[in-house]
Amino acid sequence: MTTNMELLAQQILTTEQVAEVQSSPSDGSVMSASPQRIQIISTDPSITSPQRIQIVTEQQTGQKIQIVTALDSSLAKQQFILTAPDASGTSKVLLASPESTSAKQLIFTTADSMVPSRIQFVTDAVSVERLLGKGGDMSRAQPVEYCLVCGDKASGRHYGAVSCEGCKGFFKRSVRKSLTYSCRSNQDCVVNKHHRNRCQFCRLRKCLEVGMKMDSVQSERKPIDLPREKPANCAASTEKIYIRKDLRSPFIATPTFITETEGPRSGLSDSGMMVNIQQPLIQADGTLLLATDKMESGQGDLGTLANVVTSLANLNDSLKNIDSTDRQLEDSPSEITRCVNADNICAFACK
DNA sequence: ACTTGGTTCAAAATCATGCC
DNA sequence: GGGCATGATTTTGAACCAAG
Repeated sequence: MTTNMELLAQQILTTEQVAEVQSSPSDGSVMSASPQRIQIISTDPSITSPQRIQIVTEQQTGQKIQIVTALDSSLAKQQFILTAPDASGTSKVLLASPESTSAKQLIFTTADSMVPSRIQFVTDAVSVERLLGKGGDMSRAQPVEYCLVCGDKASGRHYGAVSCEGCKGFFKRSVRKSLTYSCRSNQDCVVNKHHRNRCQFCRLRKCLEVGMKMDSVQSERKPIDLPREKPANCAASTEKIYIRKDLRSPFIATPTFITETEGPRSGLSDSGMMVNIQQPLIQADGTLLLATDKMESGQGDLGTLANVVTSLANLNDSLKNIDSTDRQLEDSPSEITRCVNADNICAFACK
């Protein structure tokens, strides 16, 4: 095992990029077309050549996450500086191996944060059982599914994607009411359990990215069993539902109901300023990567993988943006744990 | 029995208004 | 105009129901 490193953490922001993981080089390295890279440089001046931590996926199943480190086990603790390519967002990453366990720990801190967050990579079945709070053998452990949108505990598959009750209800309301959202940031907001309500635009976009289908949302049921007029903004069986983006107002996406024969009913429809973002159209800047119909059931795990890896990559920014309330939340014993492969267990526990 | 649609409603969050 | 309190409105999500 060599001592030293270049740690490349790459944000996988879209399912399109996840698909590229499967076609990555044979060594399993994650190489997306337009990666956002975070480089970790050792603060130890004696370390000159870079070490490497790679996040790779199993080529055949796409379900294994392998963390390849090149750490010198003789060192009790190593510290690295996590920065973006422009040297912004400096944070610290401590790599530690607790004596009492075989688990490896990565402790993330920011310069202005006194409260470190921790990601624990568990490599043995006993630790996984402890984290999962379950006794007995692993074969009896029930797989726990997590919302592909926010990572909260899922209640099942809703509208085509594994999701929690919150995202299920949010997606339903958004479609039912044809709600229009805007993003106050750059349409790249973190969507997780704690931040999912901060940006409805990005949450809805994530819902679509992970495969939620708008046409799976049925019309509102009538309270009594009598025929009633079809609501103007409800999707009938013969209609298709599109989200349209107003390019004049780039932070607004408008779900629009369109019949086979008529044009969109949106007031913006005649302006020629909108782009159908449900079609497999990808903007050059990558901000409109929505392909709801391309998500099949087999890609669900990849979506989860994207969620996990994105969360890892976004952690740096998240830590910077955490306010005092959030820090309390992050400090709570919440955890995100997922067994991705029975033979190659990699569980994440964030607290 | 299970899955995945639906609805309901209390709680939380946000917005609007008025007052100092 | 700024800060604060209060009430109104909207949104959220857990719980539960229903159809297949």
